[in-house]
Amino acid sequence: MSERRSRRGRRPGVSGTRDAILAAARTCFTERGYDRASMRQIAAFAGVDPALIHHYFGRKERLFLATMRMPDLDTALGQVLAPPEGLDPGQIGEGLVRAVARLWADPELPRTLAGLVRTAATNEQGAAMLREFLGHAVLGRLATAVPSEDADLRAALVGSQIFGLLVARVVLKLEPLASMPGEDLARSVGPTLQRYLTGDIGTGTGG
Amino acid sequence: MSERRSRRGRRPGVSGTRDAILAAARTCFTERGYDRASMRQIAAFAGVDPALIHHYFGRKERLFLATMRMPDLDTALGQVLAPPEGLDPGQIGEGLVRAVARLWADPELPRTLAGLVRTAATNEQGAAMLREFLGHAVLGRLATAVPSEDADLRAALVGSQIFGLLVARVVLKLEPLASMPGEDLARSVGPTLQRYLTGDIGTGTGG
DNA sequence: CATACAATTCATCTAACGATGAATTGCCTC
DNA sequence: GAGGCAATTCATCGTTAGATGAATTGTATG
Repeated sequence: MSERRSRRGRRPGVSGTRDAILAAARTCFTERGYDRASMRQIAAFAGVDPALIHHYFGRKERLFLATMRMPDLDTALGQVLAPPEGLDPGQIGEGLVRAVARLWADPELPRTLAGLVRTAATNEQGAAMLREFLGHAVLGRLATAVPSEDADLRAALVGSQIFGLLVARVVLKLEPLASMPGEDLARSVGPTLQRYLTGDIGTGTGG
Repeated sequence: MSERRSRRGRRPGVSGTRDAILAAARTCFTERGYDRASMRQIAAFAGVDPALIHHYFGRKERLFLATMRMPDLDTALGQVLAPPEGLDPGQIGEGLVRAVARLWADPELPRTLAGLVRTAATNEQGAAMLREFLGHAVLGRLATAVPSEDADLRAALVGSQIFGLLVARVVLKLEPLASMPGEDLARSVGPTLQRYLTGDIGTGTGG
């Protein structure tokens, strides 16, 4: 019986530790937000010593950045939002509706975004990240797709409506929104988005 | 020179401590959310010993409840939303627009609500509170004001739009929404609310 | 084989948090 | 003025967090 008292030191074979940490961190950050997700918890979730996280990523903030920089979110939203460029502006609203429906269809993305919301709500840096993310990855595409003088405002209005639905559904679980099929929801909200994009929003443009 | 080494014991005069704690707690909870607002910080803010909070309110959770039960929020929103009963349904949208404009005009209310949002995002109990608050105090009034088969859904849609704007403006500070005058915003959003309340939202009712 | 480096664990530090109980002081009533 | 209660502070407990440095073990390189 070889007593293996001290299991210290490097393990044989390849070490997927880094990726395990990233995966665990994304799960924890997503589910609990930046503050409530602890390094120790993440380490436990990854089956790893807490010190290893510092070894790989340094401070918690760096881990968070590394986690959220993972391309998944951007590419996922990129697919969902499709390439709006070159589309007939009059049909973008409908395209957005379908995009939103797809957004709700995938249970993973809303949870990830909800985690971002949780983080953004408490963490100023998280708020900055979400702001930048929405600004560039989402609203920027819309603004260029529907060029106008107040494109920024239009995109922001669209974002606020989708965002409000997201929070109401995923974070607050406010009925009847929470358990409503995505397509129905998209049908209700579609005209709103279309108007925000190409309609009269009281600024003298559009209509 | 009487050395007053020990400043222990009751202070002379009346003690506005309880109210001071409540005020400080509201500020802290509002600005930082339930988790990040610490008892010690609240006590320091109120110029008071941390143990006094426990003396008056017990656990942190009780303090939070006491803070958020303060009637300000309910009455403020009651005034803002005016009594929608007896109004011509066709004009409720406009009334809501004005209400929303007033909502943004007062800098206090959005900050309070933002605090609730911060709490609701991380704290399950906070989410429940906000859910209930929105459900009863806000959406309930709307639903009864515009009776229809899908009144709940209509009210929830209205809520999601206003809510999205609130978060975008106050929490995320997303431009150009954040620095937009309330009236302009209300003008942009008014038709959306009107349609949600009395228009065709794809459920077979309204139009 | 020796050396360097990466991976891993252990033990520990410091700071902050919520909470509690005892001690002290003022106010009010009898 | 004696008791009782409310208000206040102090000291402290137990927990948890993030962070660090040393020690140990594997892998690669010369």
